[in-house]
Amino acid sequence: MSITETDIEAGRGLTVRGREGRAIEEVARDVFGWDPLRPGIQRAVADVLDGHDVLGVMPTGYGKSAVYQLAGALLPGTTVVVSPLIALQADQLQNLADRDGAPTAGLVNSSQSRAKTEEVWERLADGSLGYLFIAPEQFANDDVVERLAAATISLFTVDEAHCVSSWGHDFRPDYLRLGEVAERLGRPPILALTATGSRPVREEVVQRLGMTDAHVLTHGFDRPNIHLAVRRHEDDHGKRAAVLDDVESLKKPGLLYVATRKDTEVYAEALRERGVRAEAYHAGLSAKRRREMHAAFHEGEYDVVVATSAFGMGIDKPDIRFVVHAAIPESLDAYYQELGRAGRDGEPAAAKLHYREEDLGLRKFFASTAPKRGDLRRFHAAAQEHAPLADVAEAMEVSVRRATTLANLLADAGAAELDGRDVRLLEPDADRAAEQALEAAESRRRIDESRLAMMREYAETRGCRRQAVLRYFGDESAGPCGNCDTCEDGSAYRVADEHDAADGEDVPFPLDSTVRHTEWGDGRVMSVEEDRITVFFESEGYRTLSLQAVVDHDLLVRTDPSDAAA
DNA sequence: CGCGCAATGCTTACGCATTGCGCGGTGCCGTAAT
Repeated sequence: MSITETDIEAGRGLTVRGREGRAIEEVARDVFGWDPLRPGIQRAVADVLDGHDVLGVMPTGYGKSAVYQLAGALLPGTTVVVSPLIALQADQLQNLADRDGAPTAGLVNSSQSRAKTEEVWERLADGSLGYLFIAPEQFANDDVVERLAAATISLFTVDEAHCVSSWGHDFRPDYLRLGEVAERLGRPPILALTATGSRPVREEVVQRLGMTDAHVLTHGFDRPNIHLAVRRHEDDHGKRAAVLDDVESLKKPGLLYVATRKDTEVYAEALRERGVRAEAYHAGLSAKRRREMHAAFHEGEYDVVVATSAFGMGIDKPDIRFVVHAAIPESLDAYYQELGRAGRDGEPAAAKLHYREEDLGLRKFFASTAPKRGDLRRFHAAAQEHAPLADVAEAMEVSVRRATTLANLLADAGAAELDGRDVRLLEPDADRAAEQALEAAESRRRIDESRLAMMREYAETRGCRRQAVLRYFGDESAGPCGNCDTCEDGSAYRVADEHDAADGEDVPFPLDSTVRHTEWGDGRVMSVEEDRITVFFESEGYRTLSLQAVVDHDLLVRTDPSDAAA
């Protein structure tokens, strides 16, 4: 696995010359009406046309979808687009249907009649289907994979690819199986697209999808028009009052993110009492209601949507003026994605986090889902040596989804492998297999916890918030931004001055270098400050190390492949 | 992990503290009932 990263904003190596470049521009202009294309889009299309795997990390509204749309129009056969939400699939389908001259598109999901789905399969088989939108769960059905494998699949696209990392481990385990699915479909080039992804997330996506020789095109993460602020609270009542005051006074429309469904109702009601047109949104609402709310919000009928994390994907309203959080999210990845929904029009917007230490408890609860040793043993017994996953699930009397999660864990631990929908045990001893899987789960838990710790660090930092975020996403940042609370109260500049003292000195472990820790194993340097570095370890997650301690105790060695080669 | 609620405990009135318990987020899919 090799990864080549290109910064789209730097603008080098993006123009595609010659016939291929002209062909892409022509289709973009004549079929889709895009002229010129945004930087990086043409490069990404050319790369997949040349048979490379591409991960595109570009902000929402940038036009990421253009990559698979153009590639699909230029390639023979069918472009498969894995998309997480049925609502999103419907939007994507509609986008293509609105383009005269674009290849035809279809979708396969449970919301569609069997007859309609059968018609899509026929179009796939006779080669007339340009795009197929599908959710990862569909591939659990062998029939689906076989029909696709029998057709010509020229491109395997994973949209919202960060879901691989954020949902694959427990919530939607089929996300971890996509790499294998691509293999079974004849291994066409893989195109992964997302608006967000810190370095570890990008690497995990590339690794899990089995993208070899991946070209990673990233767009800078900075959103300078969004003001960043955190307010810390001791007690819950004070926090609630402050959240309401904030939301009431901020320029509308806006989003208020809360941690529970109940709180969406509580806050929405309290806001309405203050004359704010607020509505509660969460996954417990009917699909119809959710659709209506999306439309109504888009039309400007609400001042504020009070939502759980269910609200967001597919939202591309340009004039959202604030995103307030009444509780801390699980990671800076999640937080930045949510706050990034503000100010897409480039006009000033506000992102404010109301933080209480106690709120971390709920996040820890959500994160801790270690499997039971007994379940792993029973899985081992049911799988014999080699059995279809569906049979194992039946024998264990658990859902296929649950069995898939256990299988993923055993596979991560090296105790099993998945071959299509079959599981094959590699560790013959049930106790040892369970032990290894539990260690893998424990590693997962440590990583999740470390991501929460980074979120907490953001909330508690006295340095510039934007610098903290950009460091996390691997963007180089200049000094303090001047558009966050810590810059305004001066503390960011004091912290920055302390750090400046270290400038010019040789850094023993530079940004992005790979290292090995005596205890924590392999990792990569995520950020370097004057007296400490933050490393992401493959099995531990984020760890911040004092440089002094590292030097004194010889804790780290560099393991860069470039060093070995030189 | 922390919160809210209900039941219990200590106390010596109908009041307050302690303890125990349940609950908490994201979406596919397929099948059943209307």
